[in-house]
Amino acid sequence: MSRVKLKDIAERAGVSVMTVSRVMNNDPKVRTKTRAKIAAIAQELNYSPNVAARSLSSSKSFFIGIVCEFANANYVSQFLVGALTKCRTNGFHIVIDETAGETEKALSIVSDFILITKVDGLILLPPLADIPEVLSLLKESHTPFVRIAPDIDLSASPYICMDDYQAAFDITEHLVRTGHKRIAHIIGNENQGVSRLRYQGYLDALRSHRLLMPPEYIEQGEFTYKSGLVAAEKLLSLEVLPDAVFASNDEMAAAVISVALKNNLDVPKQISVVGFDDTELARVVWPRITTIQQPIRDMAGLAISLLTDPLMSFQDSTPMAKRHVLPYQLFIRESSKQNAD
Amino acid sequence: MSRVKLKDIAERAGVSVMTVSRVMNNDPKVRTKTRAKIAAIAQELNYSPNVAARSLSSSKSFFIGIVCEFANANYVSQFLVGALTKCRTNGFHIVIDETAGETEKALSIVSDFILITKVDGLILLPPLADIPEVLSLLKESHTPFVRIAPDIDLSASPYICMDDYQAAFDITEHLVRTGHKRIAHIIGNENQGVSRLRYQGYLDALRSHRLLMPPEYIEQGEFTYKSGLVAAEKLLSLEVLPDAVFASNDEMAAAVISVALKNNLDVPKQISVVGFDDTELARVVWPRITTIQQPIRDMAGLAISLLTDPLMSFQDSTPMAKRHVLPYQLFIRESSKQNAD
DNA sequence: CTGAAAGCGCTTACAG
DNA sequence: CTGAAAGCGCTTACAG
Repeated sequence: MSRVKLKDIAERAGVSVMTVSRVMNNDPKVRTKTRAKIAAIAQELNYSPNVAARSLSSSKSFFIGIVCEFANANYVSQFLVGALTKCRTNGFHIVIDETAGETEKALSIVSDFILITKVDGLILLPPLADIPEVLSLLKESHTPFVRIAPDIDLSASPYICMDDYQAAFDITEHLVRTGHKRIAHIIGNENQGVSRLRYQGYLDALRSHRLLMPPEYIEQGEFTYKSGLVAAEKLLSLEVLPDAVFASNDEMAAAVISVALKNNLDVPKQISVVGFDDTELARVVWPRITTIQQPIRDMAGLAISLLTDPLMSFQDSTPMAKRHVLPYQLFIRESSKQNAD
Repeated sequence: MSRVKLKDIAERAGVSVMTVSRVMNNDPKVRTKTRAKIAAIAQELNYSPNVAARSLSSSKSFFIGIVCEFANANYVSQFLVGALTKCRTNGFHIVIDETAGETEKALSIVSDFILITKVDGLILLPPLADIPEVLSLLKESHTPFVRIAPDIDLSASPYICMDDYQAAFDITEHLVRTGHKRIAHIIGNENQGVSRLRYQGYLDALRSHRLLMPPEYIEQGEFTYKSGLVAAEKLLSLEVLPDAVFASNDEMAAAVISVALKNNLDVPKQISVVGFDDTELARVVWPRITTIQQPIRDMAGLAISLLTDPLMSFQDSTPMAKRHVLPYQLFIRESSKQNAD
């Protein structure tokens, strides 16, 4: 019982191998009826192309490049797992490279990917999804690419994101429903769109419950543990302490917990702390952090599909199909009160 | 300027493509002189095989499987990056799967890798490097595999590790040299070999400086943040406080820092805290943690080489060549005093 | 819109 | 120890 190949489908359909190949590659020059018949047989036989053969004859690389800021960041490692899982079924390789904090390196990495490694597609992870020069280069070279959670020039490429606004709304509402009255917020990095969206979700959730917080309950952070410490020190030395803090990511939430402990506050009895992202940190610290799980692995799988699945037909994606919003999940853990009391 | 292929080398050497192929695949049935000549030309021309062609004709998979406990663990993500980087130059794919904490799943994952995915080689990450059933299965099926930091049956396969004993010795000695007199230790998970080695390194470093710690300065942990909290609570409520704590990993060190802060102790002025591993956590918390960097990326690169590089000749590795010890690095950061005072 | 031919770069299996 | 032939499963380029 050897693997199904083009020839098998061709014989079944009574056409040439060439015609089957055209269907598999979405070549428009096939009669609709023929196409449908072949597609059906391919599906029935559970055909998947032999990548080695395809690569050998087409001189396509079957590489997908992933460009990130730090390859060992938690976000990235989860993304990688999702991408690898998906690639396992479609035969593509992942090539990864990182700017290691030097944003200006992004341009050279991307051009290297295009010229030397000759990737068939590229994925830009935040914050590298928002570098105009990189976007220009990719457009000029006609390299298919997908961005994750981009903030600028949304029509430049297909992109995948989650509804940060609604998630922030939900987690804030969860705090309200569990009896919190004084909910502070630490905003994320100023120049990232998600920070704005999460802040807005927080504000709107409060408003919809007719709650108004004093301005000193809002602190500006930078998505780092350290910035979380600074913000938490301010929030926890206010005259009227908040009874909950919603930090815009888990790192800052972890920092809030550590300052609360230092100030002899019981988490969550005296103060609840919630984060965002569900990174490893959220499960590693104690108490474990109530947070929003981003669908990172699914985002990765979809990104790979968009770039590699011929049925997704990257080329003629209409503006409508460019935006892909994936569902998130609220994870309730020990860092927040479970019931109103 | 197209890529060098077997034919080019064959013409240069005045032999057939077949003979060159044999040399590239380490087939012993080639005259030594011919072999040397061909190898030299291949090197000069910077030949690297076309994986697609090779895979197509040989029906080898060119997949390397990595089995880990949690694919998104920091250790694993760093390992992945190293493995991917290496694979980029040799054309292998990485297939990853995780037991997600169910150790008994390891056996089915490994057999799936062997039977269905048909990997050409396998890498076992700790703690999965020490499951006797898995080792038996791999030996029976003659699947080449490499283990990372194994603890049992060291002759079963080539393995890669670092000198945990010496690293623990060094970081303890660093604490002594920077003026610490009362150095506590939190031991790692009881059933992992590295915990023993690190503990022993700590003890011997103290002894070599003629220091003796009271028994209550030694706590048993489990490599988790939570176990670090428990241990730290005990250590920091002793009558005579330690002036330094060496935790057997970064997670527990982070926990010590947080308890110290809670107890209004200044880190590092009143108490220094050092960890082990240099995971992301060590750089994310504040103060950042002085720790030992494991050469994880290099371990990954070497593991891939051992499995894929024909020159490494996996098959006839002598017992001597089975053990590969890679160098580590001591990273001094803000969680420990820099000078004796 | 469809097909016959040639070839991608390697390896397997067979001769010698 | 070495080589000539055939083929892996697909695609490119050319015909019709």
